[in-house]
Amino acid sequence: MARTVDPERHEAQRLRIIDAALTVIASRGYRGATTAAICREAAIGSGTFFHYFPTKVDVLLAILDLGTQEVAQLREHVAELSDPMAAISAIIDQAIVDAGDERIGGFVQAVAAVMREASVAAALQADERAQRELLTEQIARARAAGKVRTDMSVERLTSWVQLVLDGFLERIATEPDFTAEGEGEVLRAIVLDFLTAEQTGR
Amino acid sequence: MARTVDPERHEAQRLRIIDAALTVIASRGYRGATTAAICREAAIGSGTFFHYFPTKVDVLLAILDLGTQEVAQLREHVAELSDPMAAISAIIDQAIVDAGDERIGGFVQAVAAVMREASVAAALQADERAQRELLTEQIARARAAGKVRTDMSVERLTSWVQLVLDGFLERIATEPDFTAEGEGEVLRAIVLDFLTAEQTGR
Amino acid sequence: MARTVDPERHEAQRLRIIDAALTVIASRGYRGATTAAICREAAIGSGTFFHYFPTKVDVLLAILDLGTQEVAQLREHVAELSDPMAAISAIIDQAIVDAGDERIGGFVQAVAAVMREASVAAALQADERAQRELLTEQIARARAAGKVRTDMSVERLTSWVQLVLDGFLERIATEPDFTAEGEGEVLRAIVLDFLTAEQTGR
Amino acid sequence: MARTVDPERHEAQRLRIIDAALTVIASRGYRGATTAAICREAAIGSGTFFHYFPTKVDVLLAILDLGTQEVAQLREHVAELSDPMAAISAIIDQAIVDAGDERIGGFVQAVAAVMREASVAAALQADERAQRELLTEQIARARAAGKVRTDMSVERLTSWVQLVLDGFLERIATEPDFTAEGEGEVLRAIVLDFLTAEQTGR
DNA sequence: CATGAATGAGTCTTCATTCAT
DNA sequence: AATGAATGAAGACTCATTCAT
Repeated sequence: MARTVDPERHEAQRLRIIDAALTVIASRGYRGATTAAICREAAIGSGTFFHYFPTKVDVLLAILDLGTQEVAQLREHVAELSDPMAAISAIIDQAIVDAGDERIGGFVQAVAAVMREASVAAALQADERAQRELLTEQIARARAAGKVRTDMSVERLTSWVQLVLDGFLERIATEPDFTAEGEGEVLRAIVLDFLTAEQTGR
Repeated sequence: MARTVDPERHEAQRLRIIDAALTVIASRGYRGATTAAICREAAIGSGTFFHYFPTKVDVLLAILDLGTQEVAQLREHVAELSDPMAAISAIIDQAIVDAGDERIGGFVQAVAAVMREASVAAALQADERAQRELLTEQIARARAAGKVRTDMSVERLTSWVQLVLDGFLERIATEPDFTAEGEGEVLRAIVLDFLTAEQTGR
Repeated sequence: MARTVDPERHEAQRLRIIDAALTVIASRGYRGATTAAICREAAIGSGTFFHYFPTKVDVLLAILDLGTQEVAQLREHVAELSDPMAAISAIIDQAIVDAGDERIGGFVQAVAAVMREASVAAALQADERAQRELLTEQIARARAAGKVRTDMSVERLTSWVQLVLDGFLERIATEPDFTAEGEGEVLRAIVLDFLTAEQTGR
Repeated sequence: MARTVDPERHEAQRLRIIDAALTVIASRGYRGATTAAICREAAIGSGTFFHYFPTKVDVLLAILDLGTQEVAQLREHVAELSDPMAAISAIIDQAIVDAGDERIGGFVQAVAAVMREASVAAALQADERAQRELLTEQIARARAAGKVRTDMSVERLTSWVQLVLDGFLERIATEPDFTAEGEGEVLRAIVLDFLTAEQTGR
């Protein structure tokens, strides 16, 4: 009969719903993930869902926010490494691990479809920015250490690394034979080769 | 039994609707592209739309089909080039041109959201397969000519080139400062460097 | 190049459309019989259809009118028979023949669904009235000849005969094993027994 | 995990919707009975309708099912009567009562129009079969007791009785002066006369 | 006369969201 | 807190009918 609001219980329930939403969105897309389906997956009533999230997009935002937080953690972790190339390598490792999670690929594609909603776009930009900062920081550090090419700005280098990392995630989701484990090392090689290339012709 | 029908007119109208649909889908996503919006863009009544396409997905399929056809044309064109590396370069050129069309990026993301529909998935696979064949063919030819690395199968090489090309398309759509014109040459360099790399560590 | 309107050709075309409509309506119901389906069956364009009939209901009305005319013909034919009981028997014969036509059952049911439309209701009443007059006339004649029971009014007797004839048509359409040929004689017996019954108890 | 649901309330609401649907379908036909009209009659929102019935046909099926259940009840009731002829008479009584409900006639005609839909056809057959079993059972019993003619199979006798009962229902709906109360006794007489007739000529 | 492209009002149905219990 | 019944705006699609050729 304890009427005390239990913040832990509340947070746990919130996470369960987020998890259910991630699963459903990943497998059926954002639009296909009806609130009813999410509630079924989370084994709750529809009313409960709206107790925790004022709106359907809000779960999506919560998921994205979680992602941004994870990047922030990675950033802190990586900042402690003395070798910037090792840091970059660690970032690539994380990308490989992420790509290995089946839900992530589906989720990324699903989110792309909702990008138009202002709030989602903002959250995605936050995510993107977090990623960029993580990368830019280390690439800049590596360049300062003379380990990275100088014919392109750090910004452009970052964009190209992101391009490859995102493409990797997408291809994993697209092509069954293309697996995170099998291709991870090639990914590392390409990114590092690119960053350390002597000179781009033309 | 009068022959009132003008097949040309019919085809022209069909293309106009396809074009309107491409515009709307690219900017608002597949779900956001209501048939009403497409009709408004094409300046036709809703009935007319369904006169040309039995279903909303069918326009999407028509667009994808057009894309597949274009790839087929490129394939024929490229087959005539004697230098396989020039062929690959031509394919990259086309990717850069495609990325320059503002609608394409948005469209690609929009389609991803509907991938679950069987018919769309099939059309996408057709597209993907056409792309692969185009690339595989030329990469194999280039390798036979001793111009491409031999430490990975032609299949894997193709996957990686696709990865980069797709990532390029996506990044153009994502990052305003990242333009097809400005980054096209880097794209070419990365792809060619990758294909001609001496050896991958591992 | 004869620009003379050919009334025969016109009427022939009209009848072809009516026939197609009867076929389609009988097998798919009035609502299921889209003008498009009727046009396909008649092998004409939709524009042609509306050349001959201002409205979809009008074909239905034309069909019903044809039916009413047929009843009128039967009426004339039967008026020439000297024996009223033979006349009634001839009417029953016609009912059996009608029931044998597969389209008629389906059509009758289809029409029932549209009864609410004022114009259709009117046409149906015309049909019903024609039927009634045909029957009433002969039953009255037979009663005058002392061959029919006198404990019910001619009107009521007619209603009951219609009830059985309509029920017959419907059951033929409903129950596959219940055929016009197999049950025709029972029909005749029931109707004649009913008309000639000595006395109804109560 | 609170148990907010009140199954009784749910069932009551369901029945209210069914009742509204019966009213509207009977007076406007199945097609004319738009879901909007049914909702207006039931004083509910369109969403509520689809909360209780996944599809428009499903209300129709529910109504038919209710009818089948009523027949089953009648069957049990009638099985307790020791005199088979009294049982048959009770069945006729029920037919007269049914015909007295103004909506039933309209409803029967309305349903005929949708017979093509597989699910509806199945439900109608279930209804028809229930009716037949009810009748066949009692007619067989009466014949075993030597009270019914033997020149036709029980099956055929049943078909004919159904024919007359259905025709009765239909005529009541068609002819304003032909009322269930006024003609009920004639119905009983005709059916019983038919069943007990000495011999059919043929 | 014949055609079929064009039209848009009208249907069914979905789904995020509210609210009384 | 939790529930699920109720809601209605919005969307895809159908089809009778018009009209320029």
